[in-house]
Amino acid sequence: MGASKTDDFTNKQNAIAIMIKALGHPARIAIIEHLLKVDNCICGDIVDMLPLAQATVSQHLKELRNAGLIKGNIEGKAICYCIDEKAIEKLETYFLNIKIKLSNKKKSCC
Amino acid sequence: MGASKTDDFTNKQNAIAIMIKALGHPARIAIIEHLLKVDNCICGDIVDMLPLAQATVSQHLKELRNAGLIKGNIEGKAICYCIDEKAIEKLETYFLNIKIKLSNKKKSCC
DNA sequence: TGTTTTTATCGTAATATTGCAATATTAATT
DNA sequence: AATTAATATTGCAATATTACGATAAAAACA
Repeated sequence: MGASKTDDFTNKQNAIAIMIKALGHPARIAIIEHLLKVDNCICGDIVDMLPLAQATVSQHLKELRNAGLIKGNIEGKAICYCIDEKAIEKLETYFLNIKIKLSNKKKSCC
Repeated sequence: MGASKTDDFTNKQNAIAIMIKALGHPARIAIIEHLLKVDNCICGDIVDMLPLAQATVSQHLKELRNAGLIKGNIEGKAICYCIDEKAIEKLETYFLNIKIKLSNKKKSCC
């Protein structure tokens, strides 16, 4: 095959995997970290910060947006992209819950 | 091209992206969630829980192990896989820091 | 030793991702 | 209306991922 068998997993599992997958690339990590540094952010700004062509950056931005990690507003002839706080919260909560469950476990076999 | 331009990003960015990417698949999310439920875990157990062939599950386990998310001990003729708490903590901390930085921001343009 | 059980690896096909140049689109500006 | 600036989309080549059957490897057991 080649494609993930998403139909056989729960909606929750697929949803969190999509969000996490969108962040699983150094360029997209760099984009998020850059968005975190600046207050107002436009794409041209990001293109200058990354060692990638404008088309490639635009694609990465699209993936982040599709996964709900960032949101963009049209501001004149530029676009203002921001991190979606709710998405980050979901991710943080997800890992926090794992952490809590792990610390509550009696036995640890490894 | 096709390959990520990892050389042009920081080591930290590449490192966190590798960990996150390893979790960006519903099967691997399901594996982590299953490991969370049970105390002692062997691979055969996981194979029975997932709608995937044994070879595929083994590959996913290998990726999780390579990314440092799980660790495995040989236990008799089975292998005991467990979640690596430190890895989860790193991820949780990473997203918590983003969350904190976001809440400290004055302006939010979107 | 031979058999069974459990897990890993190999080989291969299908699909997805990555990256970029070229081009298109959109909106402000002249 | 024409021009400029900022993003997006398209098309393509290179590489990576996903999945599985077949096979190998390692260890318990008969």
